[in-house]
Amino acid sequence: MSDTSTKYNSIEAEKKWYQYWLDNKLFKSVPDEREPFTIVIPPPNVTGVLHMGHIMNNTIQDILIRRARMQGKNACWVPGTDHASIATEAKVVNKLAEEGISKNDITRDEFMKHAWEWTHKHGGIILNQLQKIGASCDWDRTKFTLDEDLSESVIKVFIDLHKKGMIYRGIRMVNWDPKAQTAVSDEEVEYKDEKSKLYYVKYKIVDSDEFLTIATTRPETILGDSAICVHPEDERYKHLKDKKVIVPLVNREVPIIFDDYIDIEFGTGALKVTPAHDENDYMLGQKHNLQVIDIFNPDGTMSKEAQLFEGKDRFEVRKLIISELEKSGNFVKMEDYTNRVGYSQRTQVPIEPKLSMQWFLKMEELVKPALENVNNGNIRFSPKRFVNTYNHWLENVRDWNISRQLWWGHQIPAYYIGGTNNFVVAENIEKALELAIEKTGNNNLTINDLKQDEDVLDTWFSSWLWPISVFDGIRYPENEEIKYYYPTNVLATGHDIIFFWVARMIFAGYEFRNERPFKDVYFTGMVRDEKRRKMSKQLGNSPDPIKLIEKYGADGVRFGMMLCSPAGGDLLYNDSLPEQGRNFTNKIWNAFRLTQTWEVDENIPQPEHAKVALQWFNEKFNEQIANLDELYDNFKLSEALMLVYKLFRDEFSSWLLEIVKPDYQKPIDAKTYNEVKNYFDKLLRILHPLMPFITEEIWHQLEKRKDGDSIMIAEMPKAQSVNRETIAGFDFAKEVITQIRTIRKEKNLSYKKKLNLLYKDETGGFNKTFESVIIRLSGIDEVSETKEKVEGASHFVVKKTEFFVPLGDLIDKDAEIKKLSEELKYAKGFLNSVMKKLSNERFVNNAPVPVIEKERAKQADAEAKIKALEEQIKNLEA
RNA sequence: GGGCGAUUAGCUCAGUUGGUUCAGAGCACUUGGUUUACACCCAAGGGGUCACAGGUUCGACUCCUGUAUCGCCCA
Repeated sequence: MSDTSTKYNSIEAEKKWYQYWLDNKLFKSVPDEREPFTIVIPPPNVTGVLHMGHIMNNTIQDILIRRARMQGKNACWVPGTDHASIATEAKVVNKLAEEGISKNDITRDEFMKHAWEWTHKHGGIILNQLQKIGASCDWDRTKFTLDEDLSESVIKVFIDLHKKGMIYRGIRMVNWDPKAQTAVSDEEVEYKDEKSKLYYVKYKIVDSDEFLTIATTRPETILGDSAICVHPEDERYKHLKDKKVIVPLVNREVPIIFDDYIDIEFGTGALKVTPAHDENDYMLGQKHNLQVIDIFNPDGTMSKEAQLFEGKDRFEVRKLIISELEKSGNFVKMEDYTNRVGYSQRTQVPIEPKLSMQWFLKMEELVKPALENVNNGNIRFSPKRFVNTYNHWLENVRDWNISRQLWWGHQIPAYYIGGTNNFVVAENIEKALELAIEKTGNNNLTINDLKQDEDVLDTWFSSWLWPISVFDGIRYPENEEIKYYYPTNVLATGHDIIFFWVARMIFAGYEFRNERPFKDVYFTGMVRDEKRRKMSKQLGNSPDPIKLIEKYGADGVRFGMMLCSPAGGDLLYNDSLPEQGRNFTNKIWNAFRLTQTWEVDENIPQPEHAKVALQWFNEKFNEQIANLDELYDNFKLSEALMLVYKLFRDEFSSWLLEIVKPDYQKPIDAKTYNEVKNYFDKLLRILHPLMPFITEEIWHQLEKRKDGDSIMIAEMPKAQSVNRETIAGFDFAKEVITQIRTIRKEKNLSYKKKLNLLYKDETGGFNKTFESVIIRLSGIDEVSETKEKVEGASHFVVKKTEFFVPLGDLIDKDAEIKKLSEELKYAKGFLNSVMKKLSNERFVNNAPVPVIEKERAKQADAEAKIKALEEQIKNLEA
């Protein structure tokens, strides 16, 4: 990189240093005697690509892991991906369809071959992209949920839980995704409000001329009706006891049942009951012993059972059946209606409630330690309020449907014996045969009599083990790695997967290791666009992160994401964010360039202003380090970033460097130079977790480093005691300087015009330590004390000290009086409010002593200021 | 329908266990500036009755109650 460039070139530096880190194995972690600091990545979909949410989430993890590493901990960040069964299988099915191949025409093995090909071709792209933002993962540890070791862990867990009686198989109403043709869990259904119609249809009562009218949003399910239900107290229908009605079109006779489940107010107070296609209807069906008629095929078309419209899609039939009902005279009317429709999160098609045989995991026991240890603080959520959400879900949780009617994933290790529903659970077919023989007592059974369950396990049934399985702690619970790295320290993830993943990892942690999986959970917000919309491919409102990195640099993008990402809150993305980050990298670069241009002279003494400024900066730096530690400890990362930003930009660049920088073409003394370099180094260290690349680049230019050395493993500055008096003294000087600058601006005085400064200090409040700094930064020739008011001077007060800047003819008396009068008015108002408090007996009696003392001090300051202002105004008026 | 959370400067957000002339930060805005590190910059400024209405208190942006609007989760 060119030393003279005023612009920092991020592309070159980022490529160079990432490779350097890899070459020197700086991300690598092996267990040793140091304290471990572990993070497991929330595994992205293996065939996914990077989006803004990943950038934010992984930047956070990288910041935490880099900081821990520099604090001397053995930092280990485990990367990896999950197999995302529904999403990936859908992609493979689509690809095959394009080639004219239907999934139904090929065997499971053939399909799996295609799926693995797809995975090898598209998999892992996302991990390479993560390297572009500087992710310091231990890549040698990269895991995939379908790796052999992880798969074995999943199967082992299934078998163990089955043995414990926690896994069962049963017919249940599930959320059926007709496009993916699988059941999905309750958590994978998104409900949307939808404008639809409420249809009124009348059913003829058997042996009567009367009709009974029902209201429904789903007229197509009429074909599966097996009862009409009314409320037992409903006067309108009491006379229909023991009657039957005729289901229109199919002319089936079904009973009228009475149940107080019915809402009398809704519709007509009469409900058609379709036990096969509605959760509540199913419940009614069980209670009243009704027939179950499944009128849909798995793909959402009408089945043979429906008798009509066979093979036609459910939504098409909704329209067709209305005209049929009109023809038959059963249709009454239709009304606009808004209802909630469940959509599959994966395929975005409406969910069809469907009865089917599924595998379930009992939640009752798993929930207990998970609730307890989050509520007693063993596991800490940031922000805390997510504990409420978590509790609410766990207290109402239902058993977890863990089977999916797919091929891509872990096939359920259950083997059915001889075509019956009798099964055994085992890790392989040989073992299954032994168990089957044992179970049936039939020694003649062979492998050919066994058939493995076709279904696979929910992907979350493998990722819930992630913090354990990446260290092989399921198969080998006593291995060194799991004992060293587990429990992990922090999990950083989006709050949208608190149930899918976070809660279930906590279940797994206590179930399989009797220990929390992590100490802290940091929930990130969602990245949205400026209109508060979620970033999505469909909307095309998500920028390409890789392009952003090319444009603003990885450091700039990281900075931009962190600048405005309060935990758990939404981040409204906007290009100005990475732009600010880019600008800041440039600022750092130029501050560095400045120090490089200095010619160092060993023989000149250190000027007073440099000496005291460096003393001040030392205190300021230490003060801020303590604050920074606290912010990090509480996961206030945006604020930590802002603190470092201000410390570098305002305190270091605008104050310190401006004070110590030598006059044009003059050399700098060696002592000052070395101290500045030392602080630069320290600042780079606290910046490094946030902006890893530029800090490494400058760190290496700042000084000749040993081969393989890196700021990544340099020691993080530690908090030290702070002399607050020095800081207060400098703050005083800052205020004086600002006042003088304001005077210059008001009077249009060039910086080159030297001014004099006089002060009247009766209380000794002016700490003269930083007098030389005032002289240097405000273009003052001479500072001197005065006992009297100064004529023809601009006047201001800092604390209890009066300052005068003689301006001769430039003074506009009237303007000056006006300005001072305004200040006086404010000061009097201030004093008034203070006095009001101090004269309130109840305040003086009730308020704590320090608060009262503070008020007294305010009173004294205000009185002094008022006196000075009044005198000055009188002087001017005279 | 149930739950959670929000409402503070034009925008995005801080504001710790209530102490008040400390309502704050960043960006944006205004004015001035080729003081040779940086215009991806520097300096100096303007800007908010802290959603609304009550209450508790010597004192409320901060605690309580209610209202309105919005967001998220769950049914």
